[in-house]
Amino acid sequence: MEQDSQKRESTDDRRAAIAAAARDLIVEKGLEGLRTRDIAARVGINIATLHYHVPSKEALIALVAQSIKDEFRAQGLARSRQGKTGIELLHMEFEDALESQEKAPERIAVMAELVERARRDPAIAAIMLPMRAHWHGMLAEMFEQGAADGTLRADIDPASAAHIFIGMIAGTRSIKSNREHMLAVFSEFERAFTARP
Amino acid sequence: MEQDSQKRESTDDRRAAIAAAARDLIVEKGLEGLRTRDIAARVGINIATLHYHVPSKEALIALVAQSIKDEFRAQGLARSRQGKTGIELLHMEFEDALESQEKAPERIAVMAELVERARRDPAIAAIMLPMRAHWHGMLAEMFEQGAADGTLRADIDPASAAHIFIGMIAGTRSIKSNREHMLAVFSEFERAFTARP
DNA sequence: AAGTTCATCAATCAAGTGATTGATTAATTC
DNA sequence: GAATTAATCAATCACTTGATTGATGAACTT
Repeated sequence: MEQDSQKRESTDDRRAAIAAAARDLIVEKGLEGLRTRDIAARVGINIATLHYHVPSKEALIALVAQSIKDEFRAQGLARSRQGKTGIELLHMEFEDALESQEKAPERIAVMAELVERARRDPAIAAIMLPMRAHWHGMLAEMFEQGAADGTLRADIDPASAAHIFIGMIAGTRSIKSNREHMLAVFSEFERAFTARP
Repeated sequence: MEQDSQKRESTDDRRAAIAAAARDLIVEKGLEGLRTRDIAARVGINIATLHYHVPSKEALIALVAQSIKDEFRAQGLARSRQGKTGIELLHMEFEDALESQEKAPERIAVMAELVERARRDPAIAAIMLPMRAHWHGMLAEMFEQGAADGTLRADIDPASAAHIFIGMIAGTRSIKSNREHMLAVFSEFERAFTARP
């Protein structure tokens, strides 16, 4: 049962609220414009209370990174990849990307900022790089599967195709990214990588 | 003739030196870690002198953006696109990308940061977005040309293919980006978009 | 009920951080 | 060569920002 009117929140709830507020603010101001005071204000707590739940700004950013990673993991596990052909798996990836863009559009934006930051911050790198590597690996397997089952081009280099796919997804975030535009780009990608007679 | 030992530099030279130092520091520390004092120290001048040549940090970042834009423009004009087939133009783009990666690897990194920043800073957006739009337009023309002359797939959607190309280039910057890796990705892109019998 | 822990905040600190001021010296102009 | 302009710096301001301190009341434990 929910206790909406309780005055004290549990640390877990507070940390979740802090992470959510931080993510919104990263989208608005970027990582370089992220301020602990702003986060506390958005959650509705004092700065000292924020530091009580999250000891440092570094830990705060790591918390955000972890929350992103957890959500991607959850999305990856939500659908079974078992017994699917390469082209079916590719379509599932398209659906995942569209869903992310519509239900949590800030997630991709925040991830992009964190990946950028990972190049200088080992703590963030430790969270984000394995995540990206895992995604890349899953995609490469998908392309390999498709080449083997005849639904994708036989001469595919799985690792390179995965690289191009990730670039495409990262690119959809920038500038314009409505549904129609994404669908057109996905169609082109499909024409480029599926087997043709 | 060069005057290496002169004590006073012209504003043009100083601004160029400031832009170069700022770019190096952006690569090292990111835009969020960029400090005017650090730039001044790297150039070897006082902070006040830096502000004499570049009035504000905002103007400084705009200067960096402009320097990037100018270099891209110069690279674009360096080779004639006239009378080339689609596939030849594509190969020229690959060469440009490789050259950028080898001769000015920080340029792409800085551009990525500025594109990110452009989403919140109208002054940067005014410089970066037209640049990106121009590149996208040139690429789309290239794919259209290739579809027409039969060297690229006939069913290409030029705008979407250009989007995928840009994503691929932006992606090569992240994580590992040695020459062999880039060549493998380019080969895959070529297989995906060239006409096949 | 007393003691302990949890969660919170007002006030403050110390280290930055972009920018300015006022003065100084080299170069240019007339 | 005197006046003016360009380029430079030491010192400092006003403000920001992550973090800490010490205190307070609520919730739990015994």
